[in-house]
Amino acid sequence: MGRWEPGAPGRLQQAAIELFAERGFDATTVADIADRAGVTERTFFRHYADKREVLFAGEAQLQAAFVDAVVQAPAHSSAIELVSTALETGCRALQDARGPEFPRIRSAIIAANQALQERELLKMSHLTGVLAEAMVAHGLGVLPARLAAELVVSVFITSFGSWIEVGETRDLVTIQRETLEVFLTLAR
Amino acid sequence: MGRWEPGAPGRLQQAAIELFAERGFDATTVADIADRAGVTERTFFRHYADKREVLFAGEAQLQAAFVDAVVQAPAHSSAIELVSTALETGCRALQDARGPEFPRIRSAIIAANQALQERELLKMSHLTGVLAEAMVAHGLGVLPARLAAELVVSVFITSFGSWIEVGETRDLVTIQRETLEVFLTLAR
DNA sequence: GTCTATAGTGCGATAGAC
DNA sequence: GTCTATCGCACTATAGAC
Repeated sequence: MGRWEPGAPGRLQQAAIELFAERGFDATTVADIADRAGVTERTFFRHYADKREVLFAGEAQLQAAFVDAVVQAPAHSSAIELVSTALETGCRALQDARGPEFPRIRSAIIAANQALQERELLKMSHLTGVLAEAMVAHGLGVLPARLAAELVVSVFITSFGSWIEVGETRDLVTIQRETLEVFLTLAR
Repeated sequence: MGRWEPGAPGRLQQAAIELFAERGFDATTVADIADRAGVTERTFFRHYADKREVLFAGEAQLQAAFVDAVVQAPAHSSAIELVSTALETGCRALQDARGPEFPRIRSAIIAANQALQERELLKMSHLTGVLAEAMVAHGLGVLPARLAAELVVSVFITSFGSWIEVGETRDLVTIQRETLEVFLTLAR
């Protein structure tokens, strides 16, 4: 056995979520998180670029699910087909990773803090960017690709919001399908 | 004459933009800005909640233009009509306030810094929220209102991006119309 | 692993306008 | 007297530099 327990990133994440939920993001210092995880403050910043980032560690996989769906879509898919397949695949990845309970807790933490909302929006903006790139690579023009990517993210955010509402029982994929349907009806 | 010159907020804004453009956001301290404006650091924070906020002081009026367009739209307007009128009015307000040159400089500052992008995204997210509220008040259902508001902001962001590109000569309202048209074509 | 710059907050004092 | 804008100082935590 080494000098330190393995799995520092995971322990830091766990400790951070607990503390943020207990006392809120601002009332939790990085030192608090590091203490509970049994490491030093310096170690926290080695794994996470800043205090907020610890809540967004899983984002990369989710983004990959959205983007891969576009990359692997049949050639000559229409913009709407790309939008639909990206949403299906991304939403399925999210709901399969864990049920709606963890996202609910995490979202409550984020909703209570402006700095965390800002970081979340940046992640969504980044997702929009890479989706647009993938759609361009798939043959769409720059402008249609950008707008299709915006649509994916808009429908995803809206569907996610419905999914974690108290009393909601439908799964995310179902909600997403209905939301996209409402949108397309609207646009006619 | 008083102990101090009036107009501290305006001087702080001017100083901040100059310094951010000269040396970048991170390389500029609040003390630098305050010095150039002839006040103390503490005064900066009385007018702007944080260092980033000084770049977003004019946002409220722009948001008001978007929202007022929805509020004052004819009764029984369709969702798409609300989207269209909000975009027209908001984009006109922005291009009439000043030409594309000031937004170009400001956008370059923001594009160079992640923290500033996050703040900008938060402002857009807030705009989405108030637009959705206004659309609900105008008779749309909660879900269609949310999606229509997302559409307004998506088209606005995309159009704005085209507007400030080098070599672009069309005005923002024209670009916005064409962008919305492309989007609606896409959605069919 | 230690050191430091800087963002941002809290509070009391001050000076003018009304 | 009240109200408002400023200064000045002490303080904490983040985040980056060394």
